[in-house]
Amino acid sequence: MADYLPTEPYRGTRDFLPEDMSIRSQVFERLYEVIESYGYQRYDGPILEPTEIYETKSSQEIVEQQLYTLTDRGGRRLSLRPEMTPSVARMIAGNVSKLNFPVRWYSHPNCHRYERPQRGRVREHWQINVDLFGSSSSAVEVEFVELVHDMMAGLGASRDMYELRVSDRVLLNAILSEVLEIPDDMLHDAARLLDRWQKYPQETLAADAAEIGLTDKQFEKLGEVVAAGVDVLNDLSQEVRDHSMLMQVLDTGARDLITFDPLIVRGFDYYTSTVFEVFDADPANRRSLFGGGRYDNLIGMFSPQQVPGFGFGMGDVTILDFLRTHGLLPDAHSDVDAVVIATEAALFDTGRLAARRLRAAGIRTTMPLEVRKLGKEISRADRAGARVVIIVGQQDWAAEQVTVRDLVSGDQQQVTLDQVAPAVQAVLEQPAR
RNA sequence: GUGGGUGUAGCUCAGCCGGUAGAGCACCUGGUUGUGGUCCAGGGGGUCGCGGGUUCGAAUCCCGUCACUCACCCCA
Repeated sequence: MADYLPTEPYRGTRDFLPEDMSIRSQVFERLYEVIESYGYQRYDGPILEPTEIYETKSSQEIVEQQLYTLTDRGGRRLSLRPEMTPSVARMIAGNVSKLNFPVRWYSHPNCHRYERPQRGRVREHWQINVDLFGSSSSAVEVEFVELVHDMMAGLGASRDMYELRVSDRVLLNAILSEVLEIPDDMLHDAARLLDRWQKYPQETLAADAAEIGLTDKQFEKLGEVVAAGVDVLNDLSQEVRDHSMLMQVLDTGARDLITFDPLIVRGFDYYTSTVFEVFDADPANRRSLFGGGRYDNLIGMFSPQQVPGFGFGMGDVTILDFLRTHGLLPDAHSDVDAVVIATEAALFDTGRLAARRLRAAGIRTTMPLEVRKLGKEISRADRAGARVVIIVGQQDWAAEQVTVRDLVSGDQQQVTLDQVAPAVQAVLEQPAR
């Protein structure tokens, strides 16, 4: 008894069989369309990167526990990219003198993180990454807010299905240090506490706060800040307001497109101002769908230049969950339009001629590889998703004709080889299905 | 890393007070010679996740292990 190898894909990774691939492609092609309508250009890069580019700016958790790392034959430490932002920063930094800023780029890489799979999270996911480099204007924020809404609309989502929540590291730090008078060395931990605010009961949060070193009074005030929402911003100094990109956005017409939420923190250390996350309104998907923000000095690890950036990543796992939850998943497309069936081996060559005519006309066409009963082949063609079968048989061919059958209506007609492509095209253009 | 649930045919599952495996769907063939989506008949296909234990005998009980899954931790 042989021991067979498992056919399941490696844990946390997925096979995309044609049906799954069709759905995934359709979803992402809609997104490409919207992104490109904003003038973004697509790029790509290597899946392997030097480990160092993740060690300085990504979150500690990712580097220590979630990175797939390897050492090459030359002793270089490499990692499968866990996200695209450091890679694109590297590319921008390396080409800074050639580029015409602002640069609008997007890509669709697969990213890997070693962690336990669960709803909304796997070990390999496909992520649309959209970035803009070279502008410190809050117009960038406005552009991204609009882009996000247009992308969601492109997927068929209405505004009540999701929420775009934003915050700002500048505001957050100001609130924590100016309003709550939390010392600088405790800011990071305090921000993390906010990040967890909604998931835990007050007692747990209070205990954590005490552990961090917050006083009871500070903890109490933290609660008030959360409850206050936008109003908390009134207490901030003018200097802070001037530094905050988000404050400027809140002064524009884009104000109505976002919800200020001080609980939006995000894990990456490289964010410097605006941060945002999009949430599903349906409680089935508790995790944020996607998010991003402003990073004003990510290029800094590669070059002395200062190039501000803004970007976000949108993963396929959460977005497909979202679409499934809201009944917005597209149907899988058929990959074939027509099947040419020769009823006997002697007619294969004739069938091939017909198939070539059809393909030349842009009609996706297959032919059975063995002779079977005609009924079986029609049935297979139907299941394969073909709209039309072309029957090449002795009776018709004696008069130099073949039969074109519409599998939806059942109508059929005899045509010559010259007429095959237009006849099939005419059927394909008819609505049905 | 921690905890819960689940692992039987390609898929969805039944069988689980122990006696050596079933249904529906799917698939293949046929119902004569060139017409599918309905019907009828027949057929192929299973290491019952894996390993060990108890037993005359285990899919069924016990232990271990792995995988999947949900949640936690954390995070996109």
